Amino acid sequence: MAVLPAAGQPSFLARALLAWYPRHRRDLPWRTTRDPYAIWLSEVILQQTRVAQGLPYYLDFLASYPTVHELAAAPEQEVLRHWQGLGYYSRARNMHHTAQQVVREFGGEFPGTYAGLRQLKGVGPYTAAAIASFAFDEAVAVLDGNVFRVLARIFGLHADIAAPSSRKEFQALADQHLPPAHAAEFNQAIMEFGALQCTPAKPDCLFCPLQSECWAFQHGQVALLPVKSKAKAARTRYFHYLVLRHGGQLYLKARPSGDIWQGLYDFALVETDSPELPATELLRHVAALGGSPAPSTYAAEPRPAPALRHVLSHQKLEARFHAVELAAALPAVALRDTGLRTYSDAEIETLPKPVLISNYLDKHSEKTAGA
DNA sequence: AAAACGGGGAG
DNA sequence: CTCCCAGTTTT
Repeated sequence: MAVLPAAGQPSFLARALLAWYPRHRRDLPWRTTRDPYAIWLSEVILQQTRVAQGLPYYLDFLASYPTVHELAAAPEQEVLRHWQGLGYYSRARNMHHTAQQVVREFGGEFPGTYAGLRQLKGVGPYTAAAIASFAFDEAVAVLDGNVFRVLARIFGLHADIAAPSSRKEFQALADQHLPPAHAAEFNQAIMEFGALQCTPAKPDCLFCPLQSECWAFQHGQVALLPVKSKAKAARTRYFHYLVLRHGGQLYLKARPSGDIWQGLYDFALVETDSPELPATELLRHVAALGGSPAPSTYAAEPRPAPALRHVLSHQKLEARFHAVELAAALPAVALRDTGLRTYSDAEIETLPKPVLISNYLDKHSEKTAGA
């Protein structure tokens, strides 16, 4: 069974993974560079994001912002627009902030150590370890979902990987087995092993090189590990969007801080505790903005808008879009209070928007173009 | 320690 | 439907 590595000798785990990795590794663009900027970019994109989803964003970002200098010089709104659809938008805002800090305080050079990297906004324990090992060969073990799973199964650890307190135990084990002279390879190998071989569901134990060393396999508990407590159920929220239009333009606003989609653009929003928003209520909200619906709106209103469901990990959104043509532009006071402003179709295209809004706009313009 | 923070893909 | 994902920040 598992034995502690003798001093100076690679552990059974390191030897197995370093032998497995060259024969199974995927060819991914961030694996052919030592540029800390590119590695940082890839690691932030891949936080809580699958390779298949993040890959096109990585290529687009590197093409748009080849170095930290271009990223630092870009407007935040443009950076968010490139991030659109990836989710967890604070990642993009933090990245932009950090790019400016790296340029301003460090002359465009990333800190070359785990401790230095850890000071950067958006760079936590995982990302700092990844950059430090991949770009600078520092001997620090990464700990991500894959590593948790592999270690839990190999060593039969039953600590809840969702509990922050169990981190120490896993980190100590990972550090123990990290061969100092091959830190980058080991880190890549153990994560790739988790992604391809020791997968969450239906791991390929039959052809696993660690079969005889794996506690979970030997004890028939592969499917039971790792232990992970369940997240609490997502709450449901009811969004009623007032899609106000005047003079061929739509009113949009930036999302405030303290809620989802900070810095992205959507329409005037009425949130309710129940799915329905009666027409009289809807008109009351339009009036509160100083808006008066054009006569044609009244004829269209009796038909309630169908709900669009948008499911996030922590919220279930049920959104209805109420199109309202205004007889006149909104008064300045309403614009000041709400941040609403008219945007042309071309401008809207350049704004960062939640997928929910983007999908609605796509469908809406299709209908217009098709008609 | 717990909650907040997106979105997509697999089974 | 359910579960998972190359996590970090805030409360």
